[in-house]
Amino acid sequence: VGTPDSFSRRVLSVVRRIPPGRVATYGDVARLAGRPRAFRAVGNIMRDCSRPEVPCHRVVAAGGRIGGYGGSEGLKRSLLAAEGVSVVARRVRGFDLVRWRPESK
DNA sequence: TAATTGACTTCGC
DNA sequence: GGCGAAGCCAATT
Repeated sequence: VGTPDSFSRRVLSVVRRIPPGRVATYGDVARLAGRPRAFRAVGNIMRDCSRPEVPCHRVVAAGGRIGGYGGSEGLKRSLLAAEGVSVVARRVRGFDLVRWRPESK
């Protein structure tokens, strides 16, 4: 992370806390990071995602849509599928069930 | 410092 | 279901 800003670090921190088999939306991550309306900036930070310890692939768009992944959505789908998250037609199946919640740990 | 850029979201057609 | 426009935020140029 070339720019150790508070926000970016918080975002990465949140994403890192997402357990396997669960996913979070950009909005959720932004909210947990303290900026509920910064989902766009979150995406910006994720794009940089040069950290193996940060499961950026577990961050999906609202409504259970896959979103993007450095141009390879297919890879993201594979990674999610490998963790037990079924993706159909660019959408997460049982999105409400796999969506990560801080309290659900 | 100002302008531009997105892995976004939501609403309308 | 797909396409477009407006709104919001941080990072980058």
